[in-house]
Amino acid sequence: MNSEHNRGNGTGNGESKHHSVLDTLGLEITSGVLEEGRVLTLDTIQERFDVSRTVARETMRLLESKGLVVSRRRVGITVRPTASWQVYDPRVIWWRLAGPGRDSQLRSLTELRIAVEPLAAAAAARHAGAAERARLVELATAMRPLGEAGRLDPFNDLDVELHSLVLRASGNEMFAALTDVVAAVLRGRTQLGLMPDRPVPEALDLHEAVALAVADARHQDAEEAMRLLLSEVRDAMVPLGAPGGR
Amino acid sequence: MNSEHNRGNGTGNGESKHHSVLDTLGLEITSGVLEEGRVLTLDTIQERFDVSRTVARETMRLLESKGLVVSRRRVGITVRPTASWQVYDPRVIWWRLAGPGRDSQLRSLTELRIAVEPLAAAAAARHAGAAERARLVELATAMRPLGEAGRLDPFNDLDVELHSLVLRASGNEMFAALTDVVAAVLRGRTQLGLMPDRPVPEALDLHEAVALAVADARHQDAEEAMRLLLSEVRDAMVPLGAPGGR
DNA sequence: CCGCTCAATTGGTAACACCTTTCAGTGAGG
DNA sequence: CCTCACTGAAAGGTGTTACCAATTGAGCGG
Repeated sequence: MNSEHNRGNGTGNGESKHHSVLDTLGLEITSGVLEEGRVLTLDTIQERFDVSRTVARETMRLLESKGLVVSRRRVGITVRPTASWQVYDPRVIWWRLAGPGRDSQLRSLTELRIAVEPLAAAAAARHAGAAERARLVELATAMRPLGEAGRLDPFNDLDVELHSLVLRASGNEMFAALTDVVAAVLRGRTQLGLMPDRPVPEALDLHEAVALAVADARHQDAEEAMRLLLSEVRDAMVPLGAPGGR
Repeated sequence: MNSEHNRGNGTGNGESKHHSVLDTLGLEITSGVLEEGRVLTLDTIQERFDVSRTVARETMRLLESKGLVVSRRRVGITVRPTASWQVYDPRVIWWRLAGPGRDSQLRSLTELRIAVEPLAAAAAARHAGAAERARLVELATAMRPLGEAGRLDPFNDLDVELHSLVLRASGNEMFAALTDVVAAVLRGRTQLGLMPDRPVPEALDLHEAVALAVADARHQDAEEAMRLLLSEVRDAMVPLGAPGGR
């Protein structure tokens, strides 16, 4: 439970010192163990992780650039409130998904997906290359038997690839930059058991509909199919008490 | 050699050394002056900016965490391709908006707005507090006379506040985190002369419609009005390559 | 063609001077 | 006795230098 730092021991040499202390601190802050207003100092970081001042400082700088802390003279390194975190930073997302706030994080990211992916599908229908269109159809058709057989893991892999491909093929870098996020959401959802035992048939149909619409450059259809697919996704998530009801 | 620190420079004392070198390097990379594959070393950075190794290193770490460079032993600090940049990092966005790619950046961000803001409006219609609803209506009604008079700057200020408020009131932190981006887009658009001399009447109507729908908790209407408003925005953008300069 | 050595460059440590900011203590005045 | 302003010292980040270790690409020699 206590984090012993594997210093110099054979296996885990690779990751630079920064990485381990950054991850530890990042996790502790995002998970609330180090709550807002808590003050650290470089000295305590040095001592706690047994690293040099340089490493402590560079780590602090990284945390600061992610909005997790602020460093001020004479006072130290203060943990900042949630509102100032850089929530699009991949590492921040990762930390939050790994911590206790995972569920709510998954929900806000899903809402983001609902916003972005339909437009990305429409854009992909306009801009995708021939190979990408073909691959999409291939993926969607391959998903059906896996889904019907309830083989969730390989199904999930294809699902991730399909959604990532749509985002990348959209031609908008802001959309494309969300591939990792979407992948994390999709993976996290199954790992967390938020998925039904096997995908509902509509989901299979809709994946196919999206792929075909993109392949045929029917951008309006692609957008609508993706929208339906995602509202399906939202409804399938375990409720948090929201009536929903579109 | 002898370090006469130019520390006493009158005006710009505040910003730490990092800031200036980080901004310079960040701008040069995002603008393409330092193209992909270009290799820097800590020594050259030290020399060029007359800073210590510590500052050079910490700056490099920041650039690395933004995906702009990668640092490897024996080889140096290599500029990474556009695809690996953290395009949601506020500073990266800022650099790109300040550089020659401003126009295309503005376009991809606008597409992101089109995706996100309608959903944010719908969410705001559900979750906003009473004060927020009132403020929205207030803003929208105040915008009309300014718009009709062609007073673009104050109009723009209210516009920024309205859109920011919607995003914040949505209750989704991923949406809320885009306020700065949206503000930058709105401001950049007028500064760049991409706006018509005075807002079209439909825009004024739609702002009001959004505000009223949110205030009345009509989430479907709010979403639709925001969608119309943004498609208006997209259509109003001067097509690629148009001369700016108002 | 392969392996060896060398040198370049980052990774990491240590010690230091300096500057800013805070806070406690002190004294005067009400 | 209480309050407020000043003052001075300490705390802690900022920035610098020097140094060694680890890594690895490149050239050289067999």
